[in-house]
Amino acid sequence: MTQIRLRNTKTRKVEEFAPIDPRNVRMYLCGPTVYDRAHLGNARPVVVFDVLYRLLRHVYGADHVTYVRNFTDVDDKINATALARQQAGAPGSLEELIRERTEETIGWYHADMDALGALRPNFEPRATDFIGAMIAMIADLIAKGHAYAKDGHVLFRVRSYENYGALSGRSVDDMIAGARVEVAPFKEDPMDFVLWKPSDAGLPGWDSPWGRGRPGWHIECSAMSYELLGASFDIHAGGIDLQFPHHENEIAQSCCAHPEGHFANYWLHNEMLQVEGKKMSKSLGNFFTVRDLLDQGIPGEVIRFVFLQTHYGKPMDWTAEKATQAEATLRKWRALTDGVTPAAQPAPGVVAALADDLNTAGAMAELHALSADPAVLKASAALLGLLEDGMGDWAKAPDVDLSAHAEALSALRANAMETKDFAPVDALKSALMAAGVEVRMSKAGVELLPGPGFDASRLPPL
RNA sequence: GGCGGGUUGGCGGAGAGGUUACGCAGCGGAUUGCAAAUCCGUGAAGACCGGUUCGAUUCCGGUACCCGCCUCCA
Repeated sequence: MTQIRLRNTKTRKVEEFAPIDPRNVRMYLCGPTVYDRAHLGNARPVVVFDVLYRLLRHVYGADHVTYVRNFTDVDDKINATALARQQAGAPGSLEELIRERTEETIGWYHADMDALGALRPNFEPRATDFIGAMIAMIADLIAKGHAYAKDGHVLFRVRSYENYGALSGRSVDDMIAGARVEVAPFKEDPMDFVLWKPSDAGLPGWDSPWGRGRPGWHIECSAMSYELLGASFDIHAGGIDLQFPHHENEIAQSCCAHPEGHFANYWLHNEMLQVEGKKMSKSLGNFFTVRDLLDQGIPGEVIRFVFLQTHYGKPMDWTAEKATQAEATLRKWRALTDGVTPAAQPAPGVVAALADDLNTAGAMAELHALSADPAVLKASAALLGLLEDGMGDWAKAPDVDLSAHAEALSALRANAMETKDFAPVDALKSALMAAGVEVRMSKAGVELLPGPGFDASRLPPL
């Protein structure tokens, strides 16, 4: 069996992956807060850990991996959108408008991630479906002395968990010295974070022992991972920006609530995405969503290819140049593997590269060496979610009949061979190329193929 | 201020303490009426300064620069 090795943020070392139960390898990825379209950065962990999911399925069997990715549908930005719609005259209660908004956003998310070739996880729990589990966990934390209620809030007592800061390499005292923590009158300690907060009439809320309110940010992942994967599971993944405080807080909550377990054994974090060398931000004007790129005609498979060219642990720079190159390579591979039945097994070199801490860039280099064997190329690319049937329509040549043009060109060329005047041939060739037609002339004859920029309306008249 | 990541040839981007990464672009050749496509070949690197070593781009230390997190943004 292939030995997978993964860099574990918890130990900062590359470790051999040993699942708790090889018949049920369990992985949790922090999913989106569904307040709007997913931006390009949101897509990176989805694609990266989709490759991990595919690798785990390959090694342990497709039925022996459980992949959970949550939807956080409790959020003040969602509330704000719902409120704005209500004030603009939209019918329905605030709760209904919130549900409407999150349904809409989840639909977009699915469509966009599907376009990137990401497999759907086995479970996609919504926070609002697990409020009861969160309340139970919070009550348990209070009972065990790790949390306290004050003024309608419930806070986690950070000082009660001695390992707090271990994942991110910080000490509580250092963080206080940083003085960026929110000080509030209901906190025992400035580091304590909110498990539950009160909701007024204009906000969604659920009844709880501490009054009507809503959960804080971190508790939903702890509650849902416990419900679906148990007190101990294998892999917990997400963007590096979540390492602190989100994942640190998840660990504190989960380990204090379930001291019998050890939460996630392996923590994987992907580095951030940049755009043309700079952080993607609205103020720099380089902020865009996955849908923006798809609408510009950049295929999801091309986006995926660009992502996987960079190792997940390094910052990944999105550039238009990379997209262009990726598209050219994919076109070449698509042409090579079109209609080919994939081999039964992927190339060992590709599996080995992926098993080495998801070295997707190395795996792609291996793919380049497989152009002589399209069946193996296709089977190997599938581990990366590339060259799969159903995702390649963008690369298919338009179905047009250029035979009349080909005959015309062929006749002109035959004539030119006699007269040695090639000007008419070149004129027609230029016109065809201007319409996006690829012109191939050999001694065997003339071949016309619609190229990437093919435009039938610009074809020269016969 | 605290914590973390990075710096490889024109561009992108890996592995390995000593032997060609790979892709794109470039250059040379085959092929072509000329091209395109394809095939063959080829030059080019390891931020800077020290250390360890027979030998370092690869290990260790330092410097510079870049980036991220510490603000419910993956």
